[in-house]
Amino acid sequence: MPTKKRTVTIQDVAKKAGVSVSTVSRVLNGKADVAGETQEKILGVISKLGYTSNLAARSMRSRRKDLLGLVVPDIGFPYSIEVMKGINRAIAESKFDLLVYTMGDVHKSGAVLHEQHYVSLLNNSLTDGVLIVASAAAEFITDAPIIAVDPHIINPRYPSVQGTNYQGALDVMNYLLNLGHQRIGFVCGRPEIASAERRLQGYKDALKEAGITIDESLIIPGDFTTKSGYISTLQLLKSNNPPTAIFAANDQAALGAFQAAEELGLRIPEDLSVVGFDNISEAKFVGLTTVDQFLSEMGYIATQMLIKMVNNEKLDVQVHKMPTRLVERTSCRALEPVH
Amino acid sequence: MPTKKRTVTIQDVAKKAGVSVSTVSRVLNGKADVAGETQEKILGVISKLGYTSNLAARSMRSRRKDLLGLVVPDIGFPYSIEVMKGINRAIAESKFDLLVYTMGDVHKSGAVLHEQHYVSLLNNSLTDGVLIVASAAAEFITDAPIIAVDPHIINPRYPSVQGTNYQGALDVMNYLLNLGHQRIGFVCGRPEIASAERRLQGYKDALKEAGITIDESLIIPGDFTTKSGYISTLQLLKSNNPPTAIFAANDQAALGAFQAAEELGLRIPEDLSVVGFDNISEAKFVGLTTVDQFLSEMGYIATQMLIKMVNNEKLDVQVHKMPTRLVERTSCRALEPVH
DNA sequence: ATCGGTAACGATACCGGTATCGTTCTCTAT
DNA sequence: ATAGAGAACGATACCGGTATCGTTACCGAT
Repeated sequence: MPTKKRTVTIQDVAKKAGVSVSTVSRVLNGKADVAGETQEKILGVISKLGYTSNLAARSMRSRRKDLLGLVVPDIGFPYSIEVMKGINRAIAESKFDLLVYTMGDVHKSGAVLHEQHYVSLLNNSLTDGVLIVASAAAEFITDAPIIAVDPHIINPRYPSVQGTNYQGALDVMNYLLNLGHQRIGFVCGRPEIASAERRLQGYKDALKEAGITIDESLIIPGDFTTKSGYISTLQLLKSNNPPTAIFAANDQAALGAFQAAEELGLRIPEDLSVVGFDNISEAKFVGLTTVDQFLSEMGYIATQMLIKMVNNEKLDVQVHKMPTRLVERTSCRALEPVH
Repeated sequence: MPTKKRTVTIQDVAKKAGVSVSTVSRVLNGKADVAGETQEKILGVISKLGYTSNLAARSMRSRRKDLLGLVVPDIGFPYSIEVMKGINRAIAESKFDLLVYTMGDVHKSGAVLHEQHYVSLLNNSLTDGVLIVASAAAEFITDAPIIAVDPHIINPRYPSVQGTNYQGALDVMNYLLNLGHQRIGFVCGRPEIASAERRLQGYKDALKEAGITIDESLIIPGDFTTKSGYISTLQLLKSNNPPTAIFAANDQAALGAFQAAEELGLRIPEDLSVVGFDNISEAKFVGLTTVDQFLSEMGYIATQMLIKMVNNEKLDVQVHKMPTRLVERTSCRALEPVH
C-alpha cells in the first residue's frame, strides 16, 4: 500500500509561509491584526497548497459555525423533499449553510446507542442548531436550538411547526359528504405518527357529526407508502360493499389507490372518488384532490424560527400552526341521489 | 442571560461513573477490554445523562467514520432530487450514513476562500469519502476518495459517473427528424456545464448528418430552469419562421416550453412537438417525451463506487458511462408531408 | 533616556474525543 | 515463592483548528 498523502493542514501553510499557525488562522478568519503583505503571502500559499480548513477541528473550538443541521430519516420521500425545498429556500436567503444527516432508511442496524445517536449528533458539535423532520427522536433534549417539523409527538418540549391535520381531515370529509358520499374508506398512515392519528380522528369525528355510524371495515391500516395505498384500496374495492370514495392519509397512498382502481378497470372520478393529503408535486399532474399543508412553507418557516433561536431572539410562538387548504381537482365527483 | 448549560461530554460520563475517559470510550466503541459490570454501569450513566458523542471530536482522531459526504449546490432542483434518491438507496443498503452539504444556492456570498471551501469541506475531516453532484469544484483534488456525478469537466482527475449526453441528443434529433421535423429549436442549458454542451453538439451534428443547415436563430441560450425554457420558447414561437419542434436541454426547460405553448394557445403535440432531457418524475405526468438518463441509478452506482474506494478496493472503471434511453410519450407528432 | 501605547506576530492551552502505551491486579505454572 | 500472562483500566499524546495571552519592535511623548 502506498504511503497516504496527508491532507494539507494549517500547520503546513504556516511552515511554508514562514509564519505561525496563529497568523494563518487570523488570515482565515479575516482578523485585522495582520500586515497586508503577510496576508497576501499567506493567501498565496493557501491557494498554492490547495488548503481547506477542517470543519471538525474548527467546530470544536469555535462556537459560531454558521451551519444548520437537518435530520431526516429518508431523503427520498416526496414528503421530505417538499419540506427540504422550503428549508433550502430559507438557507439560500441566509448566511447559513446546511448539513443534512440521513440514514437512508428508518430501519437500519447501527452501532451501540444508535437510537439517540442520530439526533443530537450534529448538535453542539457541528452545527449551531438542528431541524428535525417527522421524527420521534430528540426526546432527551439538550438545551441547544432545536426545532421540529411535524413532530411525532403533539407537544414536544421544543418549538415546532405543525399542520392543522385534524381540521384538514374534517374539510376533506365534509367535502365528500357534501358530494353525497356515505361510504368512505380511509387508508391509514403510520399509527405512531401524531399527524396520521389526527387525520384519522378527523375522519371519525366528521362521520359522527354527520350521523353516520363508523364502519371499522372501511378503515384499513397503512404506512404512508404508495404500495400500502395500493394494497389497502384493493382490499376495500373487492369487499362486498365497497366504498364510493377513498380518503388516503397522504398523497402517496392516494397514488396507490389510483393504481388499484386502474387495475380493476375503475375510472376516477366516475367510478371512485379519491382524496389525498399533503399536495406533493405529483398530485397536480394526476388531478388528485388533496389537502395542501404547505410543506415547503413549513420547512421555510421552521428554518427561520431556528435561525432566530440561534441568534438568541425570542420566538413569537412555540408552536407554529400552519393552516391547511383543500385543493379541489378532478378526482372526486358528486353522487347522484338514489331514487 | 442565563448560564448556558454545557453539553454533556465523555468527561462528565467518566466522572459520574467513577472511571476514566478511556474506559468510557472503550464502551462506546464496543471494545472487548471492559468488565461486564463496568460496562453496564457506564451505559446506565450514559443514558441517564443523555450523552451523545461529539461527531467533530471523534472524526478528528479516528480515521473510520462510516459516513459519506455529498455536496450539492441546490437540493431543491428536481435533478438533484433524482440523483439523491439513488444515493439514498445505496446508503440505506450500506453501513454508511450520509451527510449532505448544501449552500441552498449556487450564487451566495461567503467567507474568504468560499470557492474552494465547500468541496473538501467534508473531506478527510468528517467523512470517509465525498460525492460531488454537477459541480465544477474540486479542481484541486486531495487524494481522498472523491467521485463525481455528471461533472462539469468531461475528464476530471477523479472517477465519475456520466450519462451519454451526446448519444442521447442524437437519438432525440433522429426521432424528430424521422417524424418529419426540419425546423427544430434548441433551448440551451448552462454553457459552463459539460453535459449541456454535449447535448448541443448532438443537436448540431444530427442536423449536419441530415444535411440540414444550422439556423443559429433556432438556438436560444438558457440555464436549465423552467423560466428560461418559457422565455426561450416564447422567443422561438413568436419569430417569423417558428420551429415545429423544440428540443430542450432538460425537462425543466421543456416544462417551460409547455407553459409558453399554452399561453399562446398552441396545443402539444398538435401545434408543437416538445422533447426534454432527464426524465424527471414530472415528465411522466405531462406526457413529455424525453431522454431517460437514469439519474437515480447514476447516484446509486456512484455511491457504490465511492464505497469501494473507501474500502480500498479497485474500481472496474474510472468513468462509468450510463447509457441513455429515449422515452416516447405524447408530446410529439409526425408532420404531414407538404403537398 | 525612559516610558507607555500599539501594531504584528508567536507560544500555548484547549475543544472532546480516540490511540497508544503503561500500570495494576489476579491467576496459574514452575 | 516467584515469574509470566492476561484482564481491566488509567494516563497521556494527539487530531487540526481557534482563543487567549505573551512577546517583540517601533513609535512619539515626557
